[in-house]
Amino acid sequence: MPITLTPMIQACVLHFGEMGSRWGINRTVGQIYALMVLHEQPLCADEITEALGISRSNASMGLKELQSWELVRLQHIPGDRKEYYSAPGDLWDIAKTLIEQRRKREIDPTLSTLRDLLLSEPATEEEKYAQQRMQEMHDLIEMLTQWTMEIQRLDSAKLSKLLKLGNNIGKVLDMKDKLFSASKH
Amino acid sequence: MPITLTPMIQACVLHFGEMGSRWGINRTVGQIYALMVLHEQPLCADEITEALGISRSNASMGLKELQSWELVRLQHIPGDRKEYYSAPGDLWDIAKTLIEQRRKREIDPTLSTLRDLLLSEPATEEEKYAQQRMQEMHDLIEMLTQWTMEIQRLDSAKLSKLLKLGNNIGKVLDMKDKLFSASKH
DNA sequence: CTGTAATTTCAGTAATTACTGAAATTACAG
DNA sequence: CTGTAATTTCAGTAATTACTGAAATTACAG
Repeated sequence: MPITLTPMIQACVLHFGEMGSRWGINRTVGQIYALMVLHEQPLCADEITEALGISRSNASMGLKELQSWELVRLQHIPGDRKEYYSAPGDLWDIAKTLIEQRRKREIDPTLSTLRDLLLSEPATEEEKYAQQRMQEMHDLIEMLTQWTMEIQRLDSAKLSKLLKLGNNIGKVLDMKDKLFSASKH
Repeated sequence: MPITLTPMIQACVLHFGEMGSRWGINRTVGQIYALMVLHEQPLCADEITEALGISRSNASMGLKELQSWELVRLQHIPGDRKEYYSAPGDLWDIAKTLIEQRRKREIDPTLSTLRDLLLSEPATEEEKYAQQRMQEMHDLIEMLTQWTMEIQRLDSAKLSKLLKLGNNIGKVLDMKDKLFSASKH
């Protein structure tokens, strides 16, 4: 039974395809993943091929890519030799994986490059200035990274509490500020 | 006087070029911006052309792109008809602009697409499930967006306080949790 | 207003990335 | 172990994106 792509689902799949191509991910991979997230049952390569109108080999490559991002779960159905893939049921898990993988691929190499460059002695005034800015970049990126890592530690339940809290994070930070300086004295 | 590209600065410029191409931004634009951030004085198109070994027209296009991201400041030097560009002196300003622009280009269209799709009535069980997931996506993305918007409101000074606070954000959130539930009763 | 330096546009081309179909490999039912 | 279904690899090609150089436009000093 071929999977149905209703106009609504198709629109969503196409949108994430477009968006995917604005990120590092290509259109097809974006489409495959959207399809998978929106579909309750695991999908096999042939179903994807058919639903998206792409070649079998392209589907295979897309699935490999998604595996390298650790965004899909591979599973087998007894009596069927096909491989079935599904996205995690918890969207927050997906988001956490995305954040982590992007950090590994984009942030970590940058931090390590910056650290390396900061080790060399500046020869000129120009280099001195450049190194200052590299130091600032490094510190800022590292701080933001720490921040997201903290947030990633939260589980779905805690997260939805914060969701309900809404946009009062500013107040919370202010509160913390007072508390923190108070506890210091 | 042609601007000097020492090995250290060059290495950094090339690195951000590579990284840029993993994001939506292309290599040249990444290189131009790295060069600009590391350089204290404003740069004109010819200096960029020479320093990066690219064509004059490519430099022009790159600068246009950076202007559309609102990442550069255009200024004129009296008695010189060239246009000079510089990056903001405060890195946090740069980061905030990047975050905001990416939100506009990547997040906002997705949220609005999801909202549209959530308006239609699900015809089948399949669509019902798909819509549930779209709703989850929408809520999660919106929450994370709110969060970053709050953080963006902080100025450099407050930010560096948090930087010193280090990786204790988890504790702060716990603290908030207690306080918040306490103030409710 | 004029002349020219600076910038931008754009058609053509280079470089890169995505995709296909055929062939090779893998892996499982029997 | 065998046969075959499923998957992957990969060379060739299509599609996209980046870049250049020439021509057009802009904008300013005088």
